[in-house]
Amino acid sequence: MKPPHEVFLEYLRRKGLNMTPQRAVIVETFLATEGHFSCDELSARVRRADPAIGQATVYRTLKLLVDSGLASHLAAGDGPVLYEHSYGHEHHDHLVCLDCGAKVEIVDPVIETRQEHLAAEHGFVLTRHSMILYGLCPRCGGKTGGRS
Amino acid sequence: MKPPHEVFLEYLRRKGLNMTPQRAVIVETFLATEGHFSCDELSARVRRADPAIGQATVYRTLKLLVDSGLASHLAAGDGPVLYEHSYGHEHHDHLVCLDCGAKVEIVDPVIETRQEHLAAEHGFVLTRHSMILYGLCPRCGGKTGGRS
DNA sequence: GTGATTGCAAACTCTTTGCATCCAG
DNA sequence: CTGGATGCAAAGAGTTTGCAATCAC
Repeated sequence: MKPPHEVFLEYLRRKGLNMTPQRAVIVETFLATEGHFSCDELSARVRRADPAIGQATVYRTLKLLVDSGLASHLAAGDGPVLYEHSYGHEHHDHLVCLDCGAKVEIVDPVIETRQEHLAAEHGFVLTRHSMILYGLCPRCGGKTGGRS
Repeated sequence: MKPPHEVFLEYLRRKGLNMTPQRAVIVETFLATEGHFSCDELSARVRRADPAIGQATVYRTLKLLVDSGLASHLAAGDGPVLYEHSYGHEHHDHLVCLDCGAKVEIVDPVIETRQEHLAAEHGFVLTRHSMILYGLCPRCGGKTGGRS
């Protein structure tokens, strides 16, 4: 499996776009950041490496990252869009705690299959999907966390 | 099954809120509007009935409608939040065409069951979920719509 | 060189909110 | 009366974009 940097370079080449120092810093920062984060959060980290890089560039580069397949985004309701790594990561959906915001990644082949089936039933060709389950995590009142 | 107006009135009573002419117009307009629509679209229709009603009031009332169980909202990616009727309607998810925006409502008991199961597996108590499948509808390039 | 890229700030979309006035119960 | 409701306009959050200067190839 190619290293992600290379995937991104190839993507740029394919699209006739250029590599720039800013993009290099943003991609590197992106790759070094785990979990779910907003563009703003990534921006803050990027600025730590190079304070001269503007927000707009981070927004623009994050879009390229998604397009290149390195990142995917998660529209979790109200706040800003969250990004996460997707290259080399199995597709997954999310289970989100309404109270503390904890996010658990979930995978279910049965659901994936049904989704394809449902789409096909309606003559749709499925591109992607978003599934988010909202509830209360064990700590915030879930099954094993009831207050005594 | 109680008429929706009554459900709303009871909701207001329960919450110690008042019925007002504006709310009456908005609720009536909401009930008379089928499909998926944004607050802005509803506002336009409301203004046709009474031009003096402000946007803010529509936003505020739509929130009450969701809370009362008459409406539910659908965050379909980028644009504004869309609302739809939920009182007396079976729960459903959505299949959205990325090209023309067509929305098809889908129901799948298998998925619902798996969702509950997944949540339970992680000790979560499920409150609600959002599942949107994106793809191309038959007309826009789906299965039966390939251009010759 | 030439077209892509950047930073900045302004624009934009959608939604919420402060506030003075007004209304329902 | 009194607390809730309204309309307005301003504020807000998040994101995009126009533009002149700059850079990659």
